[in-house]
Amino acid sequence: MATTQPAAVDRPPTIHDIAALCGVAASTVSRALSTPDRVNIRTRQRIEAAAAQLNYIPNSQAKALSSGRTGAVGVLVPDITNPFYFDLIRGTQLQLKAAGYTQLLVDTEESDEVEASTMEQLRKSADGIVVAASRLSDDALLAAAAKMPMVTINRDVPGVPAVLIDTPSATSQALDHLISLGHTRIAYMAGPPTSQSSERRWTALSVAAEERGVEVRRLGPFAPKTQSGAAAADAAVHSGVTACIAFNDLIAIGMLQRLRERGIRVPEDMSIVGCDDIFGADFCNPPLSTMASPIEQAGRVAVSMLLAQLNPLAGGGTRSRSVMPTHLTVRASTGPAPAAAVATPATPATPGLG
Amino acid sequence: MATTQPAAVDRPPTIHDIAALCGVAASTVSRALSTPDRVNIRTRQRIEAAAAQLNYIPNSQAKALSSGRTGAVGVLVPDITNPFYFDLIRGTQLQLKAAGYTQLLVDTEESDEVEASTMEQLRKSADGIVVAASRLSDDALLAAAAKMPMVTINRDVPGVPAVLIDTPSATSQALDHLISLGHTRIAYMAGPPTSQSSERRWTALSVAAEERGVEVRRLGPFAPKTQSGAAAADAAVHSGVTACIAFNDLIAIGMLQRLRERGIRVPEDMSIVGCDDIFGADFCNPPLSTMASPIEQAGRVAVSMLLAQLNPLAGGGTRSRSVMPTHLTVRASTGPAPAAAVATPATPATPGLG
DNA sequence: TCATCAATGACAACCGGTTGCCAAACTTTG
DNA sequence: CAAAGTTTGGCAACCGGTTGTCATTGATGA
Repeated sequence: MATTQPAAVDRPPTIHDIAALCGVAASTVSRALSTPDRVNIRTRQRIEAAAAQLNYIPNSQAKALSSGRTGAVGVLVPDITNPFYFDLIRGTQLQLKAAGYTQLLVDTEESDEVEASTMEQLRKSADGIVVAASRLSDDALLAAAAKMPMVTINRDVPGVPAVLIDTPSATSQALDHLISLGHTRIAYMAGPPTSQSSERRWTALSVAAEERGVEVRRLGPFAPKTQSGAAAADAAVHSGVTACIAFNDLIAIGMLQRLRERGIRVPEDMSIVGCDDIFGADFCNPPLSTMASPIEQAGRVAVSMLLAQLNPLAGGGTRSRSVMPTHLTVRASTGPAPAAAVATPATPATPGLG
Repeated sequence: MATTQPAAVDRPPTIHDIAALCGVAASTVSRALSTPDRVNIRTRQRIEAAAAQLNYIPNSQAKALSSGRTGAVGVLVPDITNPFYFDLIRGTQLQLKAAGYTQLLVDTEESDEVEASTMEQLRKSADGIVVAASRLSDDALLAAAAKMPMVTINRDVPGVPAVLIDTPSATSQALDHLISLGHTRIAYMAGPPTSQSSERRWTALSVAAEERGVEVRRLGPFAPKTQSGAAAADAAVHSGVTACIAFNDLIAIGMLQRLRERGIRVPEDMSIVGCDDIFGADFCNPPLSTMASPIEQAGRVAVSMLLAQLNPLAGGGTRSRSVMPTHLTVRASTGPAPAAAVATPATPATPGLG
């Protein structure tokens, strides 16, 4: 009675339990479950039945250790609480789950060091990673990509597969929109210095502005948080522009709040365009005109590209670059440029009363 | 020359590499790194130096397989895109990282089946789980908690450690607030039928309403999405109430939008109270009065309780229940009850004119 | 009917650590 | 100086699978 039980009462069943139950070797069970063709169909059926009966679930740790593949993919985002990443995360999660992978989500806290150390750790526990809005240098990113399969989102480094969100072209659309409303002095409220997408957007914007003969000045940098919006709003007002294109909706919404506090009307006195169309952009006050893009789809595409890289079985050259379309969604935060505004709003008191 | 290299060029170093470099057995290396006292200090230092030199990083998979502990904790939320969970997730992430654990975040898609199967899978790959707003039955939850360490958030099941957010008492505060503004006919816009916190809130609300002699009716259920707010708003208007307490801010914000569309002013014609104080509650139009609670702290506390359960080393009885305080934040979506409203809006005709 | 070959399934090594057990070496005590 | 006690570190089994190798089996062809 004191001998070992064939199957311990509470311990999850292993292939050895199945093997014992069927009277075959454990390796046969392994093959029956992972390489069905290598095993007699009758044996296989017996094994499958036993597995079902025992409610067998393979141990992913053990599988990872022996096969080298973990069945997990790391997803790195700079800030989980930034609504922009919600849909992205949901997109990656959906696509990964559909492919039977587990998502390891990590908030890198907008820090390149955290990002780098996370990558190093993930190198063992994930088959690949999706990196959104990396804060790493091009070189560091390239080096990391050499060590493990990687797809970046919104970060263009030659040699590293990427999903790019075409905000530069949307930025031109936004500029045209503002020009058509009569604005001629416009500001770009820049994002963090380490954000490549902020740079790309600014480049596109200044080129487009030159082509169209309007003045666009760059203000900032501003942290991508609503709190930074106050400083951004003050800077915009002080610079005398009548319209702003913000790095993202967080900054834009923060500006909306600050302008309201200061009694500056949007869009009558100042027009604001955001970017990303995050949760909240449609119900803030006034609802925000913004550049929208299919973020969830971007997440899904990034995962697809990564998985294609991991399992090169199916034909079709692995795409290494994918650009997501973007469009301008006009709501109520943009309107005609103030008529007399050119000579008054920001600096009038001082010279006017002198 | 063809013999095996002491350390293969590109493969991450293992304890065997360290052992070879120091001329000791692999087990000694293992002990030196995990049980330093079991090893001579000089040997240990040599090993530590070699480990540093090789840039050794332990393989968490292998460690998990042999020790049984994975160093990971699963965090299950019903909907990643619900802003309520952002701060919660950030709280768990911070606390877990501080303790050297990895967070496995899973979106259970508001489905009890996904939740159950996720738990089963996590049983192998995580040391414990934090379950927010579980959709499972009490029995299922209790059974799951017997199989692996678990802490729930916002779910009170005897025998399962939990962090509870004291929204019932905040609900009473909200009720008092509305009463003090002159409201006497109030609606509770209920959440999903499977949400226990919705039930708890309703119970507290109806008891408080009875004590205070006001009428509170229950409407719904409504899915916790802004889209449901439209139906909720219509139901509220039709029922003739002058104030609503919504299950959460998502529904409340949706109501705000719908009421605006229908030309019903908030708070002049209708007062709205939300719950959770999510991202957006402060900048929607009008800014939402809502019940706020320290969500991030709730996440941290949940993780602390779970870790205490996993490592019962340090003294101090493990708390099995923790209640987070909640308070009402009054913004602009609540105001005095409409003066004549008592006799007019929805059902006045029938009794009033009879 | 015998040789050839493909299909099948068992054995054992291996992934990278952890840990129980034991022997050698060293320290302390009588 | 010997006996007893304490460190210290090595051996080997083990966690739960995967996979290379090989013997056995049955079917096919000559």
